[in-house]
Amino acid sequence: MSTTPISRPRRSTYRHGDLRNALLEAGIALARNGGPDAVVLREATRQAGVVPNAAYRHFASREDLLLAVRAHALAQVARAMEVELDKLHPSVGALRYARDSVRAVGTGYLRYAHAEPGLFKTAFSSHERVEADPDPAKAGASGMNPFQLLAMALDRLAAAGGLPPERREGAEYLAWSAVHGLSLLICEGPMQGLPEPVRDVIGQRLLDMVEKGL
Amino acid sequence: MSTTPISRPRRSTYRHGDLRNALLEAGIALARNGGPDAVVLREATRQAGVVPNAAYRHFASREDLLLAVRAHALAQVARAMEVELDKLHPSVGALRYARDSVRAVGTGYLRYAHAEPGLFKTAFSSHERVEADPDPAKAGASGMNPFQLLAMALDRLAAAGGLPPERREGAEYLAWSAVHGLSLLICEGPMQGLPEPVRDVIGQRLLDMVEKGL
DNA sequence: TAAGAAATGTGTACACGGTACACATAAGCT
DNA sequence: AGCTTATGTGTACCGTGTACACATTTCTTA
Repeated sequence: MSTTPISRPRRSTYRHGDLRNALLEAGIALARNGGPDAVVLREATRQAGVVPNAAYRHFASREDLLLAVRAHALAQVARAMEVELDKLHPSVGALRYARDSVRAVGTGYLRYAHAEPGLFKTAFSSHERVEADPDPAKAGASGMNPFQLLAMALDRLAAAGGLPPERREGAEYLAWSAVHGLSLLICEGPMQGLPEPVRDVIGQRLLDMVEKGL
Repeated sequence: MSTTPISRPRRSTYRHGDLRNALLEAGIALARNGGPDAVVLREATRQAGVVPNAAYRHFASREDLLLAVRAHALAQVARAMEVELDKLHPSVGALRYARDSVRAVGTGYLRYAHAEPGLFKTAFSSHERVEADPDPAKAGASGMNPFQLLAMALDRLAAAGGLPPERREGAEYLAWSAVHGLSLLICEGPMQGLPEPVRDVIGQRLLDMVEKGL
């Protein structure tokens, strides 16, 4: 398959210079097309032009590299949400703005799942909890990670009277469940092949359901 | 680790007699604790007492074995739904019965995800579409697979007037998304450790949301 | 019923992946 | 200059999926 079966001396210096980063970038590229399982240590080192074991100077294990890729993916999800949130104007009124905020968070999530299915799956393939994780590597420009952005939107909704206080607790999990479930159906389930507009319609219907049912 | 490092002659006959089944059972056991990734061909053959390559007389590949395990898991999901459906009595009135049917389907799904997380993950780890799959190996006692049971419950709801006809189409995907998302949060996500009653409460709240929002 | 065909298990072998361990080389500090 | 530390290399081992040839048993069919 490869035109260069053996191509060790891809650089003159003994040191790589930026290996950790190169491995991370390679890992991200692998995850992008192929999802978490495609993140293969040896392949990342190949792309970086080093010997397999060199990776262990920067990552404790394959799992550790995957975690770094995952953090990057989570940050991108957060950024996708922020893009949608930034489209809104508070001037439409508190309640409307709050509802739109929840929708924006969901729309960003769904859009990212559709645009980057491999990275999306990687972001949520771990059992690690992101809810209260302060790691800025998993956050967007706002400093909040996807879960925190959702919580913020729901707080906004509760404050605006769009969500009775007694139903505020745990509402994250209800909204997250719905949107996450659809995202999976979209990026690896039966809704993979659907054209974008159709998916967007279903996505908005799902958000209608959440808004009405929350 | 193993007390019998090499234990080839676990039987006297050259033929195993029921190898396909033995491999399937082993695969199911592996999936039960460990999920899809734990379904390892060589381990299954070890448990069956045959040489690794013997598996290829019955399964084209590891993937093929996994598919068989998956069919079994899907059938169990269907059966879990049927258990919940069988608890209902149509005498409560058509609309109430229809609503309860949708809830029963969701409850069965959630219960199974909680009771058998490994098999649950295996059931839905494939990209294969189950919607119109007539394979009886994936169905419950009723002959319907999980998706078909959901569709039936939604039909019932629409017939009873609990779901406007214009919102019937695609409703499967909305309900499925919500329940599937929560199932994942329960069986491999942040809600793993929660005690059963708490999870049941959240599950019922989620079904409330679906019922109200559909 | 004997012989050939088909089914099923075995042995050997290879490539790929993760990773441990010892060694080499370079960079930084004293 | 010499020591320490960081980083890349070489060699090696084990586990996994799977191809290919061979052995053994069962089934078919003449």
